[in-house]
Amino acid sequence: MGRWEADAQGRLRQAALELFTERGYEQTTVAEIAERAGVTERTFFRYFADKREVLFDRSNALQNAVVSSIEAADPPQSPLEAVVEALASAGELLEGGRDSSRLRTAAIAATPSLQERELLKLFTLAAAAAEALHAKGVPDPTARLAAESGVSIFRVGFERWIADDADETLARSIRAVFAELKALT
Amino acid sequence: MGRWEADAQGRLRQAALELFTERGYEQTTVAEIAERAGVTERTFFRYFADKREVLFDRSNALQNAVVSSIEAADPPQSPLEAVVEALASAGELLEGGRDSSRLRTAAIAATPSLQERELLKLFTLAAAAAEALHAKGVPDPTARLAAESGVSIFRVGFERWIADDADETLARSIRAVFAELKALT
DNA sequence: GTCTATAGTCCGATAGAC
DNA sequence: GTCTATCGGACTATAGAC
Repeated sequence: MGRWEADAQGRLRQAALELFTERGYEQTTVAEIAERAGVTERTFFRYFADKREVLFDRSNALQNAVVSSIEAADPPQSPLEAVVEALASAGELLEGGRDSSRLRTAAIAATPSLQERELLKLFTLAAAAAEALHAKGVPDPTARLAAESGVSIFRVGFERWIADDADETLARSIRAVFAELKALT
Repeated sequence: MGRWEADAQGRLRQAALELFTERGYEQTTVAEIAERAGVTERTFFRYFADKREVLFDRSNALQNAVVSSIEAADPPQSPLEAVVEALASAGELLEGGRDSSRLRTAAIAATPSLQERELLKLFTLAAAAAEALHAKGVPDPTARLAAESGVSIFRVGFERWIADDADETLARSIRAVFAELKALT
C-alpha cells in the first residue's frame, strides 16, 4: 500500500531471526535489525515493546487457540487431558515452521534474557489455561496445577519435536510424552 | 571491617526493597539504591549482576538446600513426594521473613521484568531438582515433570502462606496443597 | 572511577490513504 | 479535513569497557 513496503513487522521479525542466528542476540543492535528490514529504529519500537519481543509476538495467537480449545472440550476428560489436547492441537500453528522454530529455539537457549521472556510467555499461557479450566468448573489448585503440568508436557514434547530428524508432528510428540508419563505413574 | 560499614550487600538488598516498596521498581534508579546504602553505583554492580538481581540472590541457597535434600531422601518415596518434601524443608530458609517476603512478592507482582527473573530462578531450581532425581535413577521425562510439578506446588503453597493471616508455616502450606491435590486426583 | 554504547521514552513532524 | 504509518532528534538509565 503506497509509499512503504508492506508488512514492516514481518520483515523486522525475519531480519531479527537472521541476525540473531548470524552473530548472536547480544551482538545485534536494534538499529541493525531495523536497517536490514529497511525501516528506522523508531519503527521497530512501534511494533515491539522491546528488543526481545520480536521473537515472541506469536505467543498470543497460541494462547488464544489453547483457551478456545479448552472451552470447547468435552467435559468427561480429566483437566490435564483437556490441557494437553488443547496444546497439541493449538501446536498446529507451529507445524510447517520447524526450521525457523529451530533457529528461534537456538537463539533463546543461548541467551538468558530470552529464556526469561519465554518462561514469562509460557507462564502466562498456563495462567490463561487455568482460568479456562476454572470457568468450566475445575477448582483451584487443581486447575492451576493441571495447566502448569500440561505446559511442562508441551515443553518437553516441543524439544523432542525440534530435535527429531524424522517427520514427526508436534502434536504427536506432545501426546507421546503424555502417554509416556501416564505409563510411568 | 574497618574503613567501611560491614555487609554492604545486605544494606543494598534492604535499601532496594524499601525503595521498590515506596516508589516502585521502575521509578527507582540504581544510583538511589546505592546512595541509601552508603556506597557508589559501581559497588552495586560488584555485588549484583544487574538491577533485578538484588531481589533474587538468595534463590541460590534455596536451590542448594533442595538438591541436598533430594540426594539424601529415602528411595521408597515417589519422585514427586521427594521434590515436595525437599521444597517444604528447604523453605525453612524463608520462615521468619514473612514480612519481607510479602514486600518482595508485591514488588515482583507489580513488575513484569521482575516476574521474568523469578520464573527463570524457579525454572533453574526445577532443572537442578530434576538432575538430582535423575542421579537417583529416575528416568526422563518423569524426573523433569516431577520437578516442575513440585515447583508448581511450591509456588501455590508460597502464595497461600503469604496471603494467610494466621501463623501457618510455609512448609505446612506446601504440604497442604500437595495433599489437596492428591485427594482430588 | 570514568567513559561509552545501547535500550527504551517522549514530543513532534511528515507523507500518504481515505 | 482525519487517520495511520513512518521518521528525526533529544533524552535518561542500565550495564559493560577501559
